[in-house]
Amino acid sequence: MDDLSADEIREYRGTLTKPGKNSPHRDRAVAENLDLFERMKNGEFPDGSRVLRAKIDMASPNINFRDPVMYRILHAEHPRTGDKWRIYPMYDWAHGQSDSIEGITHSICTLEFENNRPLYNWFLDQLGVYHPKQIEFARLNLTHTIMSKRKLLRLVKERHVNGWDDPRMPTLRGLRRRGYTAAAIRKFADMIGVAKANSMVDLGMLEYAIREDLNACAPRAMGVLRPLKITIENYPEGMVEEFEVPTHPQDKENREMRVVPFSREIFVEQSDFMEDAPGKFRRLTLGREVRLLGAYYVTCTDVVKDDDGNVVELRCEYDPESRGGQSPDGRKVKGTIHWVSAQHAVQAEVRLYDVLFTDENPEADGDFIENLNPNSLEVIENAMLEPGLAEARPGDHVQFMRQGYFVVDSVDSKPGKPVFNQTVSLRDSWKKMQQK
RNA sequence: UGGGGUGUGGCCAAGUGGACUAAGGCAGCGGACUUUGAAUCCGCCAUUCGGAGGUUCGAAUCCUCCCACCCCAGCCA
Repeated sequence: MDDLSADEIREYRGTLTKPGKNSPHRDRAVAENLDLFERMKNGEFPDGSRVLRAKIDMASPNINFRDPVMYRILHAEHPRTGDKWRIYPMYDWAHGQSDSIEGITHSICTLEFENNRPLYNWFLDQLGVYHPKQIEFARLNLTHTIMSKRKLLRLVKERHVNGWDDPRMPTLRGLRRRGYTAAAIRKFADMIGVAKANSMVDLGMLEYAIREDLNACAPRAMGVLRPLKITIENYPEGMVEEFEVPTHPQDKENREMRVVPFSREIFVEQSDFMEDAPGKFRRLTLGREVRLLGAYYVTCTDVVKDDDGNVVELRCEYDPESRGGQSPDGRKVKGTIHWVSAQHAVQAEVRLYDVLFTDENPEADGDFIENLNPNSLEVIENAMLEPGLAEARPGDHVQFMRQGYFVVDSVDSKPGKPVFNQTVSLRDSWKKMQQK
């Protein structure tokens, strides 16, 4: 039993390079120790007034051996024992015993506990109980995020994110709400391995794992995130056609089809039109023919702008011969874009995500909060989706073709009114070309 | 500067004396294919294993010295 204050204990402990010195209470009689300990347990003493320490070696080069504290007084309500015990054990003292009681063979933990292993072993040896083996491995670090529970807690408490299950959080709950499947997380774990070297895994690996999994199973659909209206001037007014398109075009086994309506006015992606388009741009520009996925070839004939010069609408003409997306003359059309019939589109909220932190290593210097990416969440209120998507249920995965994988949010979706969270975008080699 | 760890390509990571002129994956770069600029496919991408010596017929693997980085001075875990 030691009556030294916390400050005194610190002083007596010495430093990394200087040995500590014995506490004046180190050689108290056993009977007195027993009595004091019992009374400490029963709550006779205030918090911090004394502690139980293991008598080991105040000069040990391993600071953990300089008479480590085993129990301290805490007048706290324990969830199981209530107020029966007013003392609580320290990690090093309790850890080995709980592992031993549970019959654990290998107690896996992170690198920072390497210094504690000798003490883990020492306590178990003194006790003479079943002795599990502690093995330390490096923790997982991912670029552009943090993994420390304490730091994650701060993100939650300071409301930088919307809770532990915020889709931007690297927590299991966050990942699941983001649309990460268990299989993808396991695949990722297999990919990165386990080792003792401190390392930082590129976020790209995680994204690869989820893309691979979702590519195989996610049904495809068309969704226009930032709509640009097109009027197909030579398409009969009031006419509606229904096209059958494959839901799993990449899957040779699964021939499932779905029906999407087509009409004179459609929405396409704003980014699929460019006024002064370079030759390599395979999408819409004045006079260039593109294929509307699964529907018709269409050529832009006119650009409508508002007073500020913003493009607000496109006029096009379609080739009736190209029904289904191919023409009898066999001419090639390089670009294929997704679309949604304006009168049939369902409006939905879509949330796009970017990395939580702009720096690869947010903890590198300064306060990691400073590195928060202000644009990690973008909410699109009025995305235009193909009508079938209205029936999507929470947890459903879908690929919005040419854009990315999305999952129906399990918290904010309402029946018939799904909210989509972006799981991960598709790879985008066009964007890469542009950046060069 | 006491003690404990780790160093293999941009990133992760096998390999612990001979089949290693170093596996695999991610990223990257070429190209093929394509009704998703996706996916798929094909090719390229460390003569060198933190550095320097040494042992050996033979070293990423053994020895010596050195260097870099991480962890430990909570009555936190």
